[in-house]
Amino acid sequence: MRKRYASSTDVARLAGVSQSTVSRTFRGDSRVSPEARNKVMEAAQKLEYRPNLLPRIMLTQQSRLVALVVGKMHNPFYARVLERFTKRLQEMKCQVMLAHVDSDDALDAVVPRLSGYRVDAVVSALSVLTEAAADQLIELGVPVISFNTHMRKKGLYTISSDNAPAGREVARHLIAQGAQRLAYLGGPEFNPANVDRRTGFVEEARAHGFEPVLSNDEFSFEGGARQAVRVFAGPNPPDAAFCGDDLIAIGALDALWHSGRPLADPLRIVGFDDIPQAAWAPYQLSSIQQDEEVMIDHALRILDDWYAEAEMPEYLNLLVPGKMVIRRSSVSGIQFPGSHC
Amino acid sequence: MRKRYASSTDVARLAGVSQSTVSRTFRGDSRVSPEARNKVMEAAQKLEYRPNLLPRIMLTQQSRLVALVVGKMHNPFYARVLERFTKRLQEMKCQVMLAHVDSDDALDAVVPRLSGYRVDAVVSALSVLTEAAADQLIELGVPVISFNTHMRKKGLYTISSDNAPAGREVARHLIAQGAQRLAYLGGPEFNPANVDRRTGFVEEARAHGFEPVLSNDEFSFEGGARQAVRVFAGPNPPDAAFCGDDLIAIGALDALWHSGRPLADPLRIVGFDDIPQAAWAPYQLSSIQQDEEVMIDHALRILDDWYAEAEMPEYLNLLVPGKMVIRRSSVSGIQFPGSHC
DNA sequence: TTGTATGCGTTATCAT
DNA sequence: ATGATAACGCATACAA
Repeated sequence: MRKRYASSTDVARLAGVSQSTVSRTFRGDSRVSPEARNKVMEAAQKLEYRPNLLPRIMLTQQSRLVALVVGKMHNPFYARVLERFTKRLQEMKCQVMLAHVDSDDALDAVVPRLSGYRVDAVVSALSVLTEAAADQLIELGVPVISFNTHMRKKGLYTISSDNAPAGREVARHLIAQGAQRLAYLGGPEFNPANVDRRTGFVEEARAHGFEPVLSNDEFSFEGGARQAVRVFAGPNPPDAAFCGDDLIAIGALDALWHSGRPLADPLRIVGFDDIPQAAWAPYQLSSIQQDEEVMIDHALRILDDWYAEAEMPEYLNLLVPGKMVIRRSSVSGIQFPGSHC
Repeated sequence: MRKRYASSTDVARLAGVSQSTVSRTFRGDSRVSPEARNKVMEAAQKLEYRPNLLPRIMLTQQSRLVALVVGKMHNPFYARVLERFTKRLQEMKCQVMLAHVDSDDALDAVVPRLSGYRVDAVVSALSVLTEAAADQLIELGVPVISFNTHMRKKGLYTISSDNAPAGREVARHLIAQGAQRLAYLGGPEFNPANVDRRTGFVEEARAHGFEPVLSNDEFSFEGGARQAVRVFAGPNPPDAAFCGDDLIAIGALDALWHSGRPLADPLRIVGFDDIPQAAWAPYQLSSIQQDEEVMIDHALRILDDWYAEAEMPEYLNLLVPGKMVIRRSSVSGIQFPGSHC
């Protein structure tokens, strides 16, 4: 039942030439006469010949396959990165092999497969690519590019938003807007991006004589909702919050809204990532825009160098500055929906 | 600079056995003595041996590679489908090859690559997989599974939400809530899913003596915003709208909010997809929940059958019922944000 | 310019 | 249980 593909040998036979000539024709080798080329193309057309890339991979040690390892695509920020990255990789004639990983051992399970298909490189959008898994890949000579990680090790190239300065800028901004009691609603406590954002924010706040309330949970809507309940429960709640990402901010706002926080006490809030939803009317959420295009550019340049067999640096830790986008949420503060009128 | 992988021959040499034994060991063939197995595993460990899957693909005519062709991952609905699908495919030992396509010729460009890597099947989440591209794949014997398409042709398996009844249900619901003037804000005019949703809605509305205002644009936030401006501009605007998807609904609401629509005239609105954002507090958007799990189940069953070399039907057009999720937006209607108080 | 021959790293079929 | 050996479909060095 399974239909076989035509091979270059089949084409050669039908065209009355040798298999090498077919091969040369399809790789655009100059050393092939127009007549031969025509015969080959005609035969190929008839047989619906599609060159098999797998032997080429074995012979050239190059698959033009790049693995993208992602955790949570439901976060619009990652969805966008994935989309753009895939597009760019296709433009440079690479194919994307997608690997979804939600637990650490799932990652370990994925490594043998990726290396089995001989991917040229692995790009990870996980906050932490398990040490063990990364080590395995690197040991095999597969370069690993990781977003928002910190590790310095040979063969590992990291690209991150410059989180700490962004955190500081948010602190200054909120204080300038007249905030009195600051809070940080974060992601997982030891997540590298979270640590940097929090640290920058807290240090700058302290430099201005403030001591923020700290909290952490998942990077998600639900994580934000849970934190809001905890942080804003007391008698003298914060009047300004920096959130580890936009989903946390939005989740927190929704929770506050459901709990019926009075309008009299406006809340200033800033998120991170600048997902499309941050600009939606009810939120108008100020945020730090991560410059994904630049981050992707960096990653592609590393890949390019690798393909060009250029001398690769041992490791690389690139920082890309974020850009603060100021919207209503941090200026006039959050306006809660009309049912509270 | 490029490091070579160890081959089974290398392992065999180091272990002092034949290459066949190494191969048998790694495929879990029973006919291999414990001693041999130990020697092999030890040598493999030392050499960091990773079996190369490519030769196997060539010999078995099976890659366990499934291509996922997607258009707009920034739509949270597709992001979620992509995430779950990828996960499920990995569970059945398949790898996902991701292809992003935004224009029709981009799709044609992708076909040769996918067949070059010898993917076993192609799953398309595009509204329309270009006829030509689908034909090529099918002609090559590659089964094509497509979401929300209508075509009937050999080798094409379609899985869709049962859009028309959903549209009818929405019409009945809005009318029951007391709607007087109905509107449909849709996606691209000839998009199959859009056509079905609209048709069901309009037919049921007419059966009740209503004649909905019709409009179409992209399936997106911006598309919704643009339509809202057009549809609600006149003197006697609709008081109830069914939207082709949730992003359109949310975009429309945001546009109305920005335009300062008075609260006195509540608007009832229903979306489609039930993306997470539909449940967010300011929207509380009623929607039709597509049962992605069931849709994915269907797709996986088709793949399973194909892998089992079972007798495949010539074609298949599966319909999965949607489920209406009623929230505030269609009952008490939309409450616009507080700044209008 | 073209064809021949060899190899890539497996699996599968034989013998032994 | 184990080892030769022949494919798989292509790229490439070499010969013509």
